[in-house]
Amino acid sequence: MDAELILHDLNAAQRAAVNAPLTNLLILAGAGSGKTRVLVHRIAWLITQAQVAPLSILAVTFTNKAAKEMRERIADLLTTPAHGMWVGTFHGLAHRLLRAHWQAAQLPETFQIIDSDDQYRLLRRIMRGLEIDEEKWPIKRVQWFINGKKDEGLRAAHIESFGRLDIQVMLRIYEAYEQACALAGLVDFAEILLRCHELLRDNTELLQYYQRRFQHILVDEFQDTNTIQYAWLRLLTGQDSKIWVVGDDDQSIYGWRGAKIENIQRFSQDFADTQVIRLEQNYRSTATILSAANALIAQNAERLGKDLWTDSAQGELISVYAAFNEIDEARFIVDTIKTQHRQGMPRNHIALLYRSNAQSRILEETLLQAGVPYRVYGGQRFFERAEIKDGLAYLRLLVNRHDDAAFERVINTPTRGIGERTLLELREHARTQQVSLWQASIDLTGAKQFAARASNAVVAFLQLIDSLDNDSKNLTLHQQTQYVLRHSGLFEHVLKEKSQTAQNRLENLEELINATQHFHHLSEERSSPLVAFLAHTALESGEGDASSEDEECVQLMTLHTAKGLEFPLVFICGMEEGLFPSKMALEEMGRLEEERRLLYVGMTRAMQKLYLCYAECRRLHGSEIYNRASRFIAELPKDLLQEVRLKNQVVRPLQTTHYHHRAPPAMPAVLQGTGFKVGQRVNHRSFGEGVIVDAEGQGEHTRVQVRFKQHGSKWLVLQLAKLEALV
DNA sequence: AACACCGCGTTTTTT
DNA sequence: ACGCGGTGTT
Repeated sequence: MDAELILHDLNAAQRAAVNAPLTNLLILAGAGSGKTRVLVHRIAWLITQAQVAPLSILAVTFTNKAAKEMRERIADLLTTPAHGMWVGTFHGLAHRLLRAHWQAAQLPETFQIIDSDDQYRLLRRIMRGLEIDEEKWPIKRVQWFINGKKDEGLRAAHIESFGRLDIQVMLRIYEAYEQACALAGLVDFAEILLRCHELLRDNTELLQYYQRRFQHILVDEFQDTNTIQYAWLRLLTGQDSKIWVVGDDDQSIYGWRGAKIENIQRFSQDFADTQVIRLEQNYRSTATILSAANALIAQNAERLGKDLWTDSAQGELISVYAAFNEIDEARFIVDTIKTQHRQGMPRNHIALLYRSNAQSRILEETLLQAGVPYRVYGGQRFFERAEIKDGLAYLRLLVNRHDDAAFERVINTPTRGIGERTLLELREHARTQQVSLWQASIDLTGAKQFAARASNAVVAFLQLIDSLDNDSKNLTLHQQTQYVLRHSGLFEHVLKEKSQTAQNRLENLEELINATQHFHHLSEERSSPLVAFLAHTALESGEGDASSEDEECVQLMTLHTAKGLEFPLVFICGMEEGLFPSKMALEEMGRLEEERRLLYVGMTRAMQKLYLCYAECRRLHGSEIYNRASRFIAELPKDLLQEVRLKNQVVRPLQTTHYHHRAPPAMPAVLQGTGFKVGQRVNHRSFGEGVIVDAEGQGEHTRVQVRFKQHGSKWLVLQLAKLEALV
């Protein structure tokens, strides 16, 4: 293949990234600078120009969607699929290694993956067994702790409590959880990465084999790597291997789930002779949108620094709409969409972005009323639905009887007369004897521990699973799934429910059977089709609902979900203090920059036209709150903005000062009759002098946010705070 | 074992 | 406001 074919439509920087010599490379790629394109072209260049064998290439992404897209685009470019190349997510690839080397990884051959819901239930069971107070130690927090530690590469044994009781309790649970998972042959998402890291670290020959094999490691969205992922990459990159990563520190929006932006900064030190290439030409947005985004992100400190520029036209100003409330905001957006659509803008070129999912509701209602088709991204995924997980649990028990998560799920689904008492005894026996629930059932029914009725019910369940297994052993995956589900009693169980969703659940179960028909697992993998299918359901939880995919729909999603996508017309909704930046982020120091990056991501999704909307008053969690416009609006150059009203009339050029100093929109009802108002200077007995900057709630529930000269911002209940008004 | 009621939490999401 | 999970009632 001709090199020109791979390089001809690339700019100089892109070209440099694609045909760079074989060294370690860090590509800092700004939004819309052709990041994925460069990655795909690099791989094609390696194969066709540098004569690199596909077998020695490892390409890593974060999502299955990105992996799939990459595979397809490489095949397109090469006009043939590159066999032998490993392209996948961190989890997918690590899982593959664990399956191939399950013995060395000290896992049972049929180990199963649990999702965070399974993990939660398992933790709940363990904590109850240990009699730990869930009020005091919320399961969610324990889960957060354990996953956080695993992401840092730490097992319970590695963690020092320094005599702190809270950490000691967490560690006790962590240890018990590790044991329970080992016993049941279960592996959670974080464990996949951690276990794989340990596998390679502790097996020198294996490590050397893969280090020699993967001469070229390429990583997408590098700014999102966490500690263990980074350690995994370092381990796998051998003496002679080269690592090529692409990322953008300005688009790092997953710090809250462990992503370490520092990994980009460390990269050049940790990998010798790293070349750095910046991709700064943006091909997506108008000059106006890009300048505004640049101005915004410039307010962040500690950037690696990039200056995005574009050849494209100035384009329209960014429109800012100040709505009275969220209803008005939605109406404005829907009206504008209708106008734009009438003028030829396809609906699927329009995106509505918001900070939190709760905001989608009113937008959906308004779109529905107006008869505008829309699609909401990020609902529950197919394989995470309760009835699907029930069905999968039967299959999991066939593969591994000791899978406690699956056992708990279906021991009484459908109900088969096994009561809470019986279950408690099973759990207790399992815990004290260190056996699975399945083994506990065998032990206790054999020992005649239970009343005859309970014992019979448990034995019947054991026999059901055994016979489902026996009778379906020689069937194909599809036939087997069909057989197991039909005989599990799940269909009858769902049918008995008289809810409106029952029909839907039945269809979902049918769809699960259907899914097995379309599942083809790679023949190079040694595991059975069923084991592979089960792993697939955990690792790729399903692509949302495909039904509305082909229709021309307005796209609704959170700002996080929008990363990596682009749309000609973008609305960013709910640009209010407390909402975006979110209240949570404001209360915690140092989290504002990530919020700013999130808006940067949102703004740079827009190709032609961007709207920023906010509501002066919004109904949230039942009560009305009054928010000021987001500080981020004031951070944008005012000559790039215009304030609009319905029908897109420009009301007046937008003054930045408008956001800094203006009085709140009318007098918020919440403060009426209290003698206080937003902007009021006040004195507090212990905090001293300050200014009321915000208020919410009504009557005796009225709370005000006061920015104190000495003590920072605090929310106070007005009635209790005994504030003294100052002139 | 099904149903009613209470109380809590409610930023962002992938695997 | 609203949904979910957990508990208590029939």
